[in-house]
Amino acid sequence: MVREQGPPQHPWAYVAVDVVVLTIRDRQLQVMTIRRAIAPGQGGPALPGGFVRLDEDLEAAARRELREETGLEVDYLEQVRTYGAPGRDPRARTFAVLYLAVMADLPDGAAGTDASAASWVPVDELLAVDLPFDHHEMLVDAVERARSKLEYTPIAASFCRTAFTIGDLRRVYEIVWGKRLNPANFARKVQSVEGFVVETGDVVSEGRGRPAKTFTRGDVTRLHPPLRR
Amino acid sequence: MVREQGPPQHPWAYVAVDVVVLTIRDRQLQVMTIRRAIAPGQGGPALPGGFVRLDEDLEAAARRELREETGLEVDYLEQVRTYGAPGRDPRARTFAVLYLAVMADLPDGAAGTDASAASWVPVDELLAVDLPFDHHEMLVDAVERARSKLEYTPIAASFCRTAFTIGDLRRVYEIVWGKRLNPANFARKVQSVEGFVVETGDVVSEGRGRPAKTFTRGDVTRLHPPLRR
DNA sequence: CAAATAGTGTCTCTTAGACAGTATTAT
DNA sequence: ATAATACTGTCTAAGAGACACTATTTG
Repeated sequence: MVREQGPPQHPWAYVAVDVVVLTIRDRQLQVMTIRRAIAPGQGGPALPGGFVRLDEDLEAAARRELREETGLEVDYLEQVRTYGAPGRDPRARTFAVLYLAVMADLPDGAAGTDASAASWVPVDELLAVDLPFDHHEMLVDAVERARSKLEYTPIAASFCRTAFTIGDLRRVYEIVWGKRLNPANFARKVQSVEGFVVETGDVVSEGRGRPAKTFTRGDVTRLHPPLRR
Repeated sequence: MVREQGPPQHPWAYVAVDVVVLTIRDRQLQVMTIRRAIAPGQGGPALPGGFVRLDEDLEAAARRELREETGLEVDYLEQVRTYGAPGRDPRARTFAVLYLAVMADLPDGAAGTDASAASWVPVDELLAVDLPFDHHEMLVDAVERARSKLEYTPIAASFCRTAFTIGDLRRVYEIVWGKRLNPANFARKVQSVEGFVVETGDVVSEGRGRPAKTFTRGDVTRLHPPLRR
């Protein structure tokens, strides 16, 4: 019963947070990357992240690192999983708590001081590149989490700006799920889920086609019935 | 960019695993507890758990601690969430990775060497007791995870022995969800989900009533369509 | 005009759930 | 026999998805 002996004689480790920030840009699912200044993976892309401070909660650490490394303030942040394989960081015993963040496609530099080393990359492209630590697995896990959360939470609205059309929302689902959805059935479904979207009363014209009503996100945290993939 | 400076000058911490082991005993959802030998919570119940070794993966640590503290070998083990609020352990900065485990109702002492300080407690009862650290929140989170996993994974079978009846399986759902289910509709539903259960060809008579066919778990990892709560 | 997008109407097929009824056991 | 559990049959209502059609815009 190891724990009963108290901590001082126990092994200690470094604890880091890493963040997969997703958005939709140019009709693609993209992820925020930073350029690594040191080995491993020096000069290459990696997920933003860093060590948790002693006086700081995990989620606060994720937000702080994101702000420091990319200048981003995200709309949605959720813990995904913790990685702790003994050799995952060749330098020292390090655990990494992974967060998934979602944000709307804001104009570059809308926020961001240290944006020089930070850039958006399409998820498929980043998955084809060699990434340090277990960032590849993290990206796969976070994207899969996002995909399944679209089914039963209103997370899709976090990919959109404050006011959005049903078409905007549908494109989120189509791009994240990689699958075409029937516009008519999708619109009916979304509006039948109590509290998912709230009509603003405005309409917007986005290029060609009939102008669309706009909506803001409602107040539910779970969709029932869910939208099936 | 803190991470870029390398670990040595960064804050370190202790990393523990805690495990919520669930089973169904006496028609109740029960959780495995140990008796704490030291403060905080000395003499009271707590979740089994302990510090992760340097050369050990998280899941291996969870299995080892469980074996050492309770003698149990579980059927199903899944990471739930990591807790890292600064003051959560008054002794030192400690992060805890929570695991959910599920097992069948085996006879007491079927396994177990150190079973003296370990005992099953109904979940509702443990939730009403003062628990050390954030074990209360952990228990709530793990039980909620189990509840939702019943919907879309075959985890219910892990509460049953190798061979089980549809009635056994239904009682798992009823007890974990705290809700009566229609036996006829449940049986039809379960057997219509491809790969959830496989008929053995045997029948068993359990007390009164018509003997029931027995089944073993199938090979799917996700149920589609899901069983709705 | 055509093309593109938004939105409505409606039909069909599947499924969830209610519930009645039959089968087989213990007491 | 009665109670309890297993299992089957059947009806109804709701939801998913296909698809035709109307509405309103740009070029």
